[in-house]
Amino acid sequence: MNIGQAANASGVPAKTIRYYESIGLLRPAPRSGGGYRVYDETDLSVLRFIQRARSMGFAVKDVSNLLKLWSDRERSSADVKAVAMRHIEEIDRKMAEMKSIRSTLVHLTHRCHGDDRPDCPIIDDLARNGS
Amino acid sequence: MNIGQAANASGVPAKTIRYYESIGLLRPAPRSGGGYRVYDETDLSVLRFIQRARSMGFAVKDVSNLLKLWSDRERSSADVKAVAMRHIEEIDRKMAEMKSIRSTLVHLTHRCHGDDRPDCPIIDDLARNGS
DNA sequence: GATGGTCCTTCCAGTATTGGGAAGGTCAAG
DNA sequence: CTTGACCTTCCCAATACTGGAAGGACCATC
Repeated sequence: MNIGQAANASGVPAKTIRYYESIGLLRPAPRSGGGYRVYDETDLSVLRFIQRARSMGFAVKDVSNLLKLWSDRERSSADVKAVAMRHIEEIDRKMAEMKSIRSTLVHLTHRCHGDDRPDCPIIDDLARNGS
Repeated sequence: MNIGQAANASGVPAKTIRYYESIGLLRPAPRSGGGYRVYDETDLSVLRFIQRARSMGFAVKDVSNLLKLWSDRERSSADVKAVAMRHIEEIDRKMAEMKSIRSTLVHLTHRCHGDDRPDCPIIDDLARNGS
């Protein structure tokens, strides 16, 4: 099948498939007589794997690791779990930061009238001198 | 003062100050005889404003808006509040996504032994066929 | 005045992950 | 044979910087 069919069947856009090939996440696809990339069911499985891992927020580098772990029948489940746990920690870190920012913003917006008058605690806070 | 001092006093790296100037977030700084950028207290206030807004996760484009709103004494507090509220919504969107991803990952990692055996629900889920 | 060290300058390139679009080749149908 | 859909490569845009190279400026010291 051509790249367009592979894209439709996997949910990974054709452009992104080419990009993944260019950075070495995917092996170069074999080409047809006319130079078109040709994919089979095995490639589709890989693309779907990648699509799912990316949709879970794994970075492409992590996906690369996960693909290697997937194809390694000898690897321990602990190796895979470690990748997932690191990702969870990363998510927790980001969520904590966002939560803190969010509460600051909510506090400020609650104190801001949001009417025609110019007085605004949000701007005042951003513009404050000192700490 | 030179860019280095401005960087130290504001918390915005010198390189980033130059970058902000290059994209038009900051007005081009006047230059000394030797071609060095020269900053004063007013510039410092602006840099600190930017630093705080960025640390609250506002995109550079939003910061640009906020700077304009800051310098506009006629603007209504509603305009500022709108920027902040949109940002809160964006944070909420991202947090919801992360939360959902997180719960999937936690679920999978709990079911993964994390030992020497290769059997691993995390990989199995990524590699599943169908839905 | 020469030297050294620290600061500054510009420019280029890279990070991560695509999306958009141009210019042109391939293929299947009518 | 033509049309249209699909494919190819290549370059540029976006976000928000960060690093480094090559070279100029400035200040203190020998």
